[in-house]
Amino acid sequence: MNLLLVEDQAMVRGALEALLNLEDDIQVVACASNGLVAKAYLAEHAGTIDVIVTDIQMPELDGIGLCLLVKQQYPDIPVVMLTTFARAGYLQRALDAGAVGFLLKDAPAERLAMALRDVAAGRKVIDSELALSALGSRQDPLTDKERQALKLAQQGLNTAAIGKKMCLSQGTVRNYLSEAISKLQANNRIDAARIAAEKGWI
Amino acid sequence: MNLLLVEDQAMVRGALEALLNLEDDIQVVACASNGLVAKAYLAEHAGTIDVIVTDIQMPELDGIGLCLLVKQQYPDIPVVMLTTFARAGYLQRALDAGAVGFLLKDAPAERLAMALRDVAAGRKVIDSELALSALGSRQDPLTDKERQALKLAQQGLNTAAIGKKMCLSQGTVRNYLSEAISKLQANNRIDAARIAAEKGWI
DNA sequence: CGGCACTTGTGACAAGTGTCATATCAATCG
DNA sequence: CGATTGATATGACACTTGTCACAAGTGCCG
Repeated sequence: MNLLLVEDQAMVRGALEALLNLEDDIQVVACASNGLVAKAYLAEHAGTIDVIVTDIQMPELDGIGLCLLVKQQYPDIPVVMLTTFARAGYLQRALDAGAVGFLLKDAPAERLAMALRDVAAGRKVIDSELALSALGSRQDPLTDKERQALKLAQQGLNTAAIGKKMCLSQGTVRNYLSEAISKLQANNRIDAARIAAEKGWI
Repeated sequence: MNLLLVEDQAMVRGALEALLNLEDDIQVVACASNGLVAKAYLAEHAGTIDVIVTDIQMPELDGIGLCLLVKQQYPDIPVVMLTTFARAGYLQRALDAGAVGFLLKDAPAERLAMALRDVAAGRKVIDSELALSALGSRQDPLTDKERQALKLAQQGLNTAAIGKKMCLSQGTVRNYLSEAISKLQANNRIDAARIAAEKGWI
């Protein structure tokens, strides 16, 4: 089984490579530090790759974006997501993007090789801990505008600055944030942003 | 060289173990998922450990706390910090705690083994990228109260709630936050909390 | 002792925020 | 066509936050 490993932290990338290469039936044939690098590699060598293992949070092009791209251009290559954070929103978006595997870095190292074998055999692999928590928590109730406004508020921008960035009036921004605060049952915009981030919604 | 590896994410822990065990002169003799587990192991087998490699952010007892404890109880065992985030405050605190090595997970995997050999030989190893950024950025200008108030503000608590938690009047809390905002040249409490977090100050 | 720094608190004011009712406009649907 | 819907905007109001000046209390140093 020939792998493309995509992970932005060099040390973790190298360590995972060493771990996976210990398995007789698994070979890491290429590594990439983000989605764009992976994309460039695939453009040349897509035929040599059986499975892609990718982190979600990465600079340039993240794991979700890479997955969408792979599904579109190389629909036969399965993508396994590997992430630090057990956020229901991530799982949702990864599955929507066509990922067939979803593992937490909290899971035991052995599970990664097992998951890859399952995926290569055509099965889907979802981290059970996360699947349970995803079932238990509600879906993302936010609209795109609300999400974007929250994200900017989280960075410390005030209503005026958010309005400028989003090409909206201050009043409209306040309406969006007020909606988001109420939907998330938060006390204020900071609280709302924190809650949304925790769920993986922003 | 016998290592104790402390890292909370199981998959990363397993992968680092595999990576390090590939080196002829390095042997991971024990792993721990947080500082408390490491402490318990050391209580039994401290004599068998030459170097400790530990993550900084961990539940229960973090890398800084573990380092302080090791320096106190087993002053001859060197501690190497390994962290995801290039924050000057972390480096500062790690060095204050007596760490003799400080590496980023962003660094190439080979550097870890090299660093361990340097440390075993009595040298200190500081990630150069981080050392530069630490020199470039100012020290933490916040008082304890300001730090604590910022941390609570970051969680979405309002002035009244922060006051309750800290046993202070609302006015005093506002004074602290106002001071912090001005010291960090932020626009508001959210911005200030974000800046402080980025530097590793809260 | 007097002076000094530090912590905590108050009051006042301006600016920003949260909520709500409502208006406008374009797009959509029956 | 009229009705409905969604996105955007406005204005009003109460509340929260940011800033500042200042005061009272504590502990410390010379």
